[in-house]
Amino acid sequence: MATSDNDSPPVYREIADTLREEIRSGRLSDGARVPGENDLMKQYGVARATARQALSVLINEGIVVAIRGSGIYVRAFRPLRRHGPRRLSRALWGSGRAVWQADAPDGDFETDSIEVGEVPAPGYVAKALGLAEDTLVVRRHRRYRLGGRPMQLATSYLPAKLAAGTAIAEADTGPGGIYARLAELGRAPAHFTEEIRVRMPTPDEARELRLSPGTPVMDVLRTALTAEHEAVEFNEMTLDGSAYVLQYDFDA
Amino acid sequence: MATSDNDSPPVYREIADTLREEIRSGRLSDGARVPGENDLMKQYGVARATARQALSVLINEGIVVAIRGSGIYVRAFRPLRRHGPRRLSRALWGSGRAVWQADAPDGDFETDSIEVGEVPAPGYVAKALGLAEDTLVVRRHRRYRLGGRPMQLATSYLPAKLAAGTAIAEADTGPGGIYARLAELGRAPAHFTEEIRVRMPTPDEARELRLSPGTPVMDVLRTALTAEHEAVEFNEMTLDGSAYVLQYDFDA
DNA sequence: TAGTGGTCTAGACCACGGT
DNA sequence: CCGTGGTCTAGACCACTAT
Repeated sequence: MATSDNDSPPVYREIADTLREEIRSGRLSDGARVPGENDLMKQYGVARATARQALSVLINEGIVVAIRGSGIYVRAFRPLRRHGPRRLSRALWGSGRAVWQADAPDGDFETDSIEVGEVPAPGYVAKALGLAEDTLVVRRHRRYRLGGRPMQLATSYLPAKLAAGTAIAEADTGPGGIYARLAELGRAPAHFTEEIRVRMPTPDEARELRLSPGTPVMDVLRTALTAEHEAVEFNEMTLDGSAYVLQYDFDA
Repeated sequence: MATSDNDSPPVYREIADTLREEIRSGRLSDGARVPGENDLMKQYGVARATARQALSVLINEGIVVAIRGSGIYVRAFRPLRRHGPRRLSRALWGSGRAVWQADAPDGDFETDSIEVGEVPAPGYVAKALGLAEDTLVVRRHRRYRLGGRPMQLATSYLPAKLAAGTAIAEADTGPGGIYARLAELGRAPAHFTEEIRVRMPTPDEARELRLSPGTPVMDVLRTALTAEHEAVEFNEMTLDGSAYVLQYDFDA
């Protein structure tokens, strides 16, 4: 049989569906071993490629992970809650705590691979900051980890006119982070707007965030405005979609 | 050669990387035709399965779509902006417009496959509404389309004690939708909390939303509270990730 | 060393789309 | 009709993990 019966789903889909149901129902729980290629070949009497195709469906859905030389395992989802408004409350960074520390349940968030420099603003950055294209901006790129696990990449841009020569342009921005520094400059952020998109990661992002196949990322684009509605920061974040739940509270 | 040279990426990855760069750079633009299986076999001298594997990488990244009998094409991303706070302002549903109509640029949003009924509250719903598990709730499930294209699935739950026997339990809830009805019952929503997760869709969702492979979805879980902080609605939405950008504005 | 997943070849038949 | 992508078989060699 080169193909399956008329109008019935392809074999690899039926195998994938069966396995998915095993997982969804909890008969195969988090971390449990899933039947591998050889098992499926025997159980269903299919060729190697067909068994692989079935497994690749589940891998691309992000519900199982393949570990080379070992087997296929059910994947868990234990996200971190990132509370939009609360984490950016003035009280927080006013108290010397950096914004991103609010997300950590036990404060073991770390940053690494920090790059700081001045660059001409790309078009969308200039637009967000209300500047002419190619105006100089301070660019801060870093990666955040929690317990060694990479969680997000972030790049923020601030007008060089404002930030150049200040601690904002240093690797270590001091207590309270860049928002505390902006406040000292008389430009305390008062309003924020965050924009969220989902997509599959680029291979570079997948490597930097150590994403397993089938994991989407969230892009969070935040613009910080002063009380006078002057844009003082644009922050472009890429979050591991399997690691975060975002929360926003607001009134009618 | 059964495999590629030592430590170099597999052939299918190199082909995928090349094509991805063609797309990223704009040499292949939105909607353009991408070299197909037969093209890749000739150009790179590889077997069918290898060419397919290269293309499947891009398909799973959501950057190309395969059209049977026709070819492979670069995919476009033109999302709708869904503005969290603004769309739920009291002025809106107070004026007889339903909440979801706020998202449509030209008002041609439609709902279909509406199901309304009373069910025992599942655990997470009961928790969100502050009810005991299995307390009766009114359940409203529907699908939203824009210009014929399915955009999101939504299921809302309201305490049956509140909503049973009212227009809320009807397919057509009347002008202003369920929020206007809640206001008439003296339970106008005053606070909202939205929670956002991202993941790959289930096959059912992919079918209902007509998602092409490689498209993630966003889950938006919203709880509506009265001024007295009584939970009056829990709404579980699943959005086509390629169709939406979410926006939230808030103050420091 | 035995077993696992990862890559690849060389074929085959099918369903669908546009000419 | 021919070319496209979709499914499937039957092999092969490799790299890695666990024992």
